Amino acid sequence: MNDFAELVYTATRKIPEGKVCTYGAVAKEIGNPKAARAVGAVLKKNPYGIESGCNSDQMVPCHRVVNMKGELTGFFGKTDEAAFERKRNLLEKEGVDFNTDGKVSQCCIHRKF
DNA sequence: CTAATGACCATTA
DNA sequence: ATAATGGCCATTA
Repeated sequence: MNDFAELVYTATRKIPEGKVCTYGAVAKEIGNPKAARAVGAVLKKNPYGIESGCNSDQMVPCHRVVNMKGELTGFFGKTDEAAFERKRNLLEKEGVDFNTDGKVSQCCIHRKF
């Protein structure tokens, strides 16, 4: 575990339920506005996934992080349809609004912390 | 150590 | 409006 990853996890944990956030916003929050890509790399390897225990303090809601288009890009290192579906279900359950094209409604994207 | 990769983003065509 | 290009950063090979 390095400092950068720790920052990413900390920032991601701040995302409120029923909202989502972009990789870029997280990057900006941790002080590296250009590191959106690196943020994705960290979350991809996220050891504190929601499937590892939703009640844990160190849990990181990486499913609440999407790209700027509102797409779900990936879930637990998987980019297949099944993963997207699972992720989408989770978000809907938390109250996130989805468009007909399967993307997150822009209104639900939390850009500021 | 260097080179390639990716759950991104902003800028052009 | 969509499609392609370049840059960015940390991780991984």
